[in-house]
Amino acid sequence: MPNSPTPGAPDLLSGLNTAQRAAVTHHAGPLLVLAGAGSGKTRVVTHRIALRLREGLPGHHVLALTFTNKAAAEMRARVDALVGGSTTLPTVGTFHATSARLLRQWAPRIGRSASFTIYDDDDQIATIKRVLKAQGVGEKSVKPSEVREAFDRAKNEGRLPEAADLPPTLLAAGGAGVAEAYEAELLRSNALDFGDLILRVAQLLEREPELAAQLRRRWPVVLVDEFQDTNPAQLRWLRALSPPETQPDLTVVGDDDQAIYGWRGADVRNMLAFEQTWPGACVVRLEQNYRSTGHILAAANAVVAHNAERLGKTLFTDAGDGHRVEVEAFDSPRDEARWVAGRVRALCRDEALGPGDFAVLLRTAALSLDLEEAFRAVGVPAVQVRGRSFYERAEVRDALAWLRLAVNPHDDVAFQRAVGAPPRGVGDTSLDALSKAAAEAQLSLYSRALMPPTSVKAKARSALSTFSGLLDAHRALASSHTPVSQVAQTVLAPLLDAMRAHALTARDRREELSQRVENVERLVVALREFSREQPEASLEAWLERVKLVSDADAVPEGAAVSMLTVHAAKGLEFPVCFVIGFEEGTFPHARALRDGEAGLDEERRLAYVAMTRARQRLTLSWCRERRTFTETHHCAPSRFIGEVPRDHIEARVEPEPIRPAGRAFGAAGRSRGDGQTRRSRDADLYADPVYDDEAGVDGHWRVGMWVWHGDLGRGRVVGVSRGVRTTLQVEFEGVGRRSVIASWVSPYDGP
DNA sequence: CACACCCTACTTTTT
DNA sequence: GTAGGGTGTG
Repeated sequence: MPNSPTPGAPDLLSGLNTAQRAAVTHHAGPLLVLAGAGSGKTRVVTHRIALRLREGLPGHHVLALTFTNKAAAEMRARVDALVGGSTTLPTVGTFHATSARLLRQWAPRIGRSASFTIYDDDDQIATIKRVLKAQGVGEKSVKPSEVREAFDRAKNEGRLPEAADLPPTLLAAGGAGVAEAYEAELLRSNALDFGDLILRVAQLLEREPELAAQLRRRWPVVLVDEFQDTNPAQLRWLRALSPPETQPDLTVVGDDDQAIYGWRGADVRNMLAFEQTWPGACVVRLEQNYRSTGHILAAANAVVAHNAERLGKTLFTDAGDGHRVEVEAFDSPRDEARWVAGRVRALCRDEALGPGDFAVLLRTAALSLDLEEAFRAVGVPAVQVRGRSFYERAEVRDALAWLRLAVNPHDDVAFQRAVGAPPRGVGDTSLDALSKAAAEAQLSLYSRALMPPTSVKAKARSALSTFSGLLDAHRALASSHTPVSQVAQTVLAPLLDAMRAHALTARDRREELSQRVENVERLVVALREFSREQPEASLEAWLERVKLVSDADAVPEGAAVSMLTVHAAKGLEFPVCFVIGFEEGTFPHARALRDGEAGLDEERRLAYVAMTRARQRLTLSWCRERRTFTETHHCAPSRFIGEVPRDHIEARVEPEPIRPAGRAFGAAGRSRGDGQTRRSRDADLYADPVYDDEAGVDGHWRVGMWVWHGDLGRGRVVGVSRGVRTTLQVEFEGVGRRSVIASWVSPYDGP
């Protein structure tokens, strides 16, 4: 982040430009800050909060809403750095996390208990599948994911899913009652889906004025980051909290050119119409960019200028022209990946840059496949900032299901999952019968399993009774004062024992099965870590965090190249960025183009976001051919490349034809007309100087100690290097040697 | 009812 | 290439 404030700086206004200052000091009524990319938006928000607190406003009267956990964490840290200790801290959180917290207090009003479960996409799909089955709608005639999207869309738009525009295929198959049945299912399961979290708060605040009034007294000052990404339900939420007629102290910050979540129900019109919705609002534009050099900024501006519906602003910089934008073409993704990896290595050597200064931006996560291999081949550390992969593994979900049931036994999705993990003689047949009986009696699977219907066979009934007994014991344990990690250990013991036994008996898949056991063990360790950090927190709190926080929320800092999707890169910046896969069909993505002009505009904003991540160097690359799963497509360069004026582009040079495999590096050949292939220079000269294997000591890190990493598992430190950030080289079990940021691992008692 | 094996359909972005 | 569904066997 640019412009880091000096901790404890007495003057919150010094170093701000005129517009920033106006935004920080604005006092009366609603404020819209149009903040271009890299214009110091976070600085404005944090200074604005800090100024209020210094004026005597207690921190707990401030609510700051963000879109991602990453942004929330950063804002919290920066406000704390400005005012730390002098007052109570503001409430900073995502819309979803804040809503969840409120709804736990208000749970009875919506037919839930405080320990309700949050259903994510997969849980929604599982529920929908069961509902479809119960309604006799074949899964072949309707895709459950389409139904899910329809429900989501309805909730994002502030409608109940009963009013969802269901897919025509579903209606044709006679599934009109699906929405109602889905809602009933969630109610019985004591669960809420993501969309519910927002919509229910909005509805409660609208319907119960005293609740809204109470909340307004608690949070008279409200700030919203990334306002362009809010959906209609979130707007209702805000209107109820900060009614326009009261001229509330509401600050929203955003950039219509960076609206990239339309597909998830976000509506830029919230931003375009802010002045109509909150009459009398003041508008401040931040147009000076402190991030990128001139050519990069001009190129990005030129691309986004092709969009029609914009509030319109043009960013400028006084940082000088800098490097031109480089455009490279390749014959294949492999060549592209190798070239990028080689280029990173060369720049590390020539320009005093470290791997952490680089990012490779991807339109879709799958584009990273060739890159990983290429970076490995040249020995440059690179990590993909991925989504929720760890928590999506089957065995991890099984374990989570058991933990969820210990908190909320009525969670049907978890019940269905846990009853079959490990297998206990309750298969599809019994589960279908139980499910049907439960639906008829308006009971959760758990409740119905206590008195199983005769349609369930005797063997399965006894298995169900054993299972229910376990759940009862777990719940009793979870609601006692037993430490959460101990609860988890007990709850997961039967699953782990069964998995271990299975792993021992399996001949061919032993490796794989013990890996799964380890994953579940990792989950327990992660929970232990969590309860060490927050001794007061409940199992429920941890489960909520698992739902609402993704791996992508980890700030990709430090000593590795970041590979990340453009969506995940939003809000971040890197000295050097490569945007790969700039082809028609990939970026803009073919699926988005099907949505017509609006789809294309959003892709263009995505390109704008990607390009404006770069501070000093930006490379756009495309491939003449790209393989999807089976076939190879011939590709044309992205139209967005053509939208960059030539003056800002480094002369394009056609790469050499592909050389036969085996020549390892540099198949992409020369990039400049200097006649020197990358291979000959890079391979020989680059000696990895970034890490030393010296037995260094930094804080409590030392060579030989065991550490734990959330993703990579258990490993032994083999090197410590100090720099701006401490980096450890760790030999991870089953993973190999990796460089990691010290703050990402924790000490771990030996095996 | 569980498991192994085969086949297919699939990849946009994620709170 | 692979995950998840469908089918057949023990």
